[in-house]
Amino acid sequence: MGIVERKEREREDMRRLIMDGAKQLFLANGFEKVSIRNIADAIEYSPATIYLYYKDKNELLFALHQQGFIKMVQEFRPLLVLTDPFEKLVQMGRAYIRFAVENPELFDLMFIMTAPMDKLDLEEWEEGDQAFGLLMHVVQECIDAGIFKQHDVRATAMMIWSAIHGYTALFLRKRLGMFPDCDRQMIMDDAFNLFCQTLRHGL
Amino acid sequence: MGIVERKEREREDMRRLIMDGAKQLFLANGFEKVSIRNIADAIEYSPATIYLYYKDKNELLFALHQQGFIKMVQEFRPLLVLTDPFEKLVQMGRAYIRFAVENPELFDLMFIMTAPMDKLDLEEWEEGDQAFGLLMHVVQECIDAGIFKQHDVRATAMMIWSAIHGYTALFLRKRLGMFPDCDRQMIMDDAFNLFCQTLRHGL
DNA sequence: CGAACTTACTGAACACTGTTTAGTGATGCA
DNA sequence: TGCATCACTAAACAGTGTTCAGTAAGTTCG
Repeated sequence: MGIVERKEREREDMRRLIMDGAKQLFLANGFEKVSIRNIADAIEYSPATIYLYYKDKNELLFALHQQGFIKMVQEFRPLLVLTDPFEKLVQMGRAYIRFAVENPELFDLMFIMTAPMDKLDLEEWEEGDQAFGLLMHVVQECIDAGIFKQHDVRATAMMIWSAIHGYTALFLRKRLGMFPDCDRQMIMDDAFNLFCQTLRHGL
Repeated sequence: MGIVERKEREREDMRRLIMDGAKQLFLANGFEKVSIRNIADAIEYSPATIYLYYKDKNELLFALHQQGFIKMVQEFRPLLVLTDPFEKLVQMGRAYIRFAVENPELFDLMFIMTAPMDKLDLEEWEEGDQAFGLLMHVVQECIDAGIFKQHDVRATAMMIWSAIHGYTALFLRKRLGMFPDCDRQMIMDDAFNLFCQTLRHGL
């Protein structure tokens, strides 16, 4: 009797329905401005129903957080065919920044907001591991190719990630107000290129 | 008759009383967990009174935001006596990170949270300018001393700030879960040192 | 001095928020 | 058919930022 299977399918459908509704609202209006009641309205259920499928709002955020990593890694994957490892690294940096600019809310959730991180805390973090592993792999290729000196791969990858992340985080959180609007984009690009250049030849 | 002066003084006192109460609660419990009612309780006034002195909660946050910059610049100032400009730069980086670790809530407010930035938006941002100006000054010294090549000072300073900021932002927002607890501190230090080294000699 | 005006302050309300619980009506199984 | 299980919800709880009418002092002036 396929009843339990059907129920399970229906449950999965319902989770998806909630998730999709939540995603739409979150990405359109920002996470702060979307309430459980908003989501409930959008999918035409009562707010309490959402709690039968997700423990709380943070669990909803965390599910989206996971999806974000899958999406980002997908955008990285095409770059892996590039042969020059340094070029690969530079393009990954650009892809990271592009992802942040094109999906600001998702990026926020993935790398800035604290809420979703309360959901994994000390456990394993597969998605984060995978994305960082990708970066480490490329860095290792750069070392193997003699482009980078033989420093610790993790520390090197960490340093590069930090630099690119800082750049995007400051931009997204509107901390570049000291630059005139017209110059901002140029300074940002210059800073990124300068960083890439510095990796090869120092400042 | 000094009545209007006294009133003005009393108003200033009241603003300080609110600010001090708010600061204590904010820095102790985090910004999200402190309500206007909490602050009102702490200073033994009604919540509505706070609105007679500050337009809204964000204005309170912004005032603290400003104080944070003053405090940070004060911690930078002693470093300016150092003679080696590169050493000065490295120590400023360390000071930035130290400030973030020792004042996580304040740092958050200054560089990560969006709330206080809604309060200045397009206007001039004196405090930010001053802090960034300090960095630019040291970078210029490095260029003048022939330590750095003659790139655009703003872009160079921006690149360096980004790198250091990324490092601290990822740490504060708990995005380093992929590293085992025991290694984390070491990787962070290695990454920082590696960045400093890279500035001089490339990676 | 006493009346009138001004000011500082507050209780109570408004419109929200996330979350829990008791209860309802449909579905599945004996 | 009757009982149990299930999905679902209305209503409530405790909290949030914020506003507003009303009160009780302080100040000014005739």
